[in-house]
Amino acid sequence: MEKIPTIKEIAKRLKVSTSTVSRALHGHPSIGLVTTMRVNKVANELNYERNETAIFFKQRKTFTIGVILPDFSEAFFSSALSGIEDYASKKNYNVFIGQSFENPEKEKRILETMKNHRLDGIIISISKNTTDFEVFKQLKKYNIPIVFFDRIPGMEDIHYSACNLQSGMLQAIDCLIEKGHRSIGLINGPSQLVASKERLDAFKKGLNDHQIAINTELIVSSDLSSEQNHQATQQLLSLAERPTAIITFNDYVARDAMALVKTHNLVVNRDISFISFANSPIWSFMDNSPLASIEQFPQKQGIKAAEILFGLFDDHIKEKPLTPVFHHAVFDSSMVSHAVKAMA
Amino acid sequence: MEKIPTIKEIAKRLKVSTSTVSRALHGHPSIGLVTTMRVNKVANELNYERNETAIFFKQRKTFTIGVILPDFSEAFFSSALSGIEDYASKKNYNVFIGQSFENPEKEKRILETMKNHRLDGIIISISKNTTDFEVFKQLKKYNIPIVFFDRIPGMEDIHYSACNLQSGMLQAIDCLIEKGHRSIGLINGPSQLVASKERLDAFKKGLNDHQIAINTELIVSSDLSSEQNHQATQQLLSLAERPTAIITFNDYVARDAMALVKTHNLVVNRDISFISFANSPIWSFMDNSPLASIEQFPQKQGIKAAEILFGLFDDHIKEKPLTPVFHHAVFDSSMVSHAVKAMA
DNA sequence: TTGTATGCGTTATCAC
DNA sequence: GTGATAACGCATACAA
Repeated sequence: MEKIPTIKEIAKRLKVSTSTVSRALHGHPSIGLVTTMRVNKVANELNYERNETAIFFKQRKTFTIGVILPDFSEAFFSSALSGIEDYASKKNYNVFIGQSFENPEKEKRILETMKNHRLDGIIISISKNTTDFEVFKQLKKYNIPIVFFDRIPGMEDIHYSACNLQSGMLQAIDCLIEKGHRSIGLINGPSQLVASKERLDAFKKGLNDHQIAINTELIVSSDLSSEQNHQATQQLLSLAERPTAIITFNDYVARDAMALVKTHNLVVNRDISFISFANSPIWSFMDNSPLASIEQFPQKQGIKAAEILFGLFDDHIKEKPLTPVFHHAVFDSSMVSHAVKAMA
Repeated sequence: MEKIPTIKEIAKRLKVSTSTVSRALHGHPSIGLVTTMRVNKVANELNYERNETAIFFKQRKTFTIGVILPDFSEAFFSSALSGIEDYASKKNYNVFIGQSFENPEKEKRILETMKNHRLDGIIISISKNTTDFEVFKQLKKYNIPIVFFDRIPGMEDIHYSACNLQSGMLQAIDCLIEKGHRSIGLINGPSQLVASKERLDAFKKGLNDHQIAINTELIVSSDLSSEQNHQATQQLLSLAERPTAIITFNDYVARDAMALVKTHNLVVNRDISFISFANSPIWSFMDNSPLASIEQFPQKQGIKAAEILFGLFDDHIKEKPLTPVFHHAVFDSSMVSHAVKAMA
């Protein structure tokens, strides 16, 4: 194992001081052209590479952000991560990652590690079960800015980038109404989830906007397991006034619901139309997809979170405002029709 | 902004030396119980958190690995990343990430950054276009072990975890033959890709094993664009001896091919059966999926790469063997039938 | 234009 | 048991 070259080594060989080397390497104007060139030459010969760990330590700046998401293997989060990494890398920042797997304990451990690493900032989509927000406040002490992404804690004074589910839901209902549907079902997620409440509220508003009375029988929910997805669907199918369209909590619910519908010898999107909130990027290629998906644009959301975070870094360079500003970005979800297929 | 507490601060408050504090914080046996407790108490009060950047710098160990993949938004890579992160986090290691987007220049820049950060190890799936392997050798100088994942460079003396495409291809052909197919087409990727050659070789071997003569007309290729996917499919459909089954380079090719087949009023998996190499996790839920997918188990592969890498860390602690050992893990790809659907 | 000296926070090696 | 001090690699304020 060869010894890793340092500026000391370069200085020794050139019989100059380490400060000269350091400055030359940075192209500092005060260093003579000849010296600068000689330094660079030796640096090249030795294959010198700056030791970032030393620099971080000294500069109290890591040029690294942390990204904590529940699960990278979910398409929603992985495309967000991809967007964030790309943005950060363009700003010459590095990205540290962690998966909470919806476990608040693990989430907390990751946050603490990131704090100890003195990361410059953090983007996080909190776990479904996170109720203790103390950790987030701790980060402020360490002056580590945090931007929440998609899943926002119930806290004041935070930065976030999120998605407004209402717009997509309203579009979906508009679309269904226009196609003549008057009896629209909703298969929602567990009621304790904020995400469920948002969908429900938007659903009701959508119907109200069209002066359609809300029939509570048409609103069912599931814990998102396949069993309950099937059960919930069955509930709707068993109604005297069977819905002619169903909006589902997400694609997995749609998949199960559509499968069950078929066992009743009904044709999806003819006898019963489906619209789901999007998780999977692949529907648009399929024949037996829902009529449409409500997209939440994870990549855009992620990039926006990164923008906000890097904006804070810039703020920091400028003078601090007396009253801190909190940045919020809310994207409108949007219904994307799958009617037009790749080949059609 | 409050000042971040250090061991110095603790030492000052307690009027002891920093070494005592450091030792106490680590539960060093030589420090008296009382002192240890007093130190811990003050540390808690001050909300002291160790500064990892200082420790990394001093210890010349970062407890961080780097993962470089072409694109996290691809399901294949994101599930690999998820597996790797999970494994690393269980070993109390951190994960640094980078996306090459198939760009060798960017890949090189990322590798250099990681080297400068003195990461403890790197897992990489090289870009399709990487031809210069010099960078990888450089890392050896810095004693940073590298494990290649799925996409392996043509180099000697490397560690890698990969997938053997042959096994899945043979299974697929076995399966088709058993179902009575004798005329099997292959829509392959661009010939310069190693991945294409592997598929082709396995394809030929599969047919040979069944004493089926290879009809070169049944082997077509595409640059993986939708246009060429359609063209390639059209070529097969136009043959006098039209294939009754087609194996495709990947799911996207399958999607396009299946779409085109339908425009000829042929029924997928009845008139022409499809089997594809898997990218998308969602086929298994769909009706109009290929008959089967050939799975490459990205998560398993990723975890194996991590296992190899962490094994090297352990090796390093033990004495070094005189002749270095290179670790290879090759998973067998496997055909997974989609015949049985979620509800069926 | 260059050199000297100092310090970032921590741990390790000596001392006592 | 505890303390003083050096060292890690680098950048910079200050001197010259």
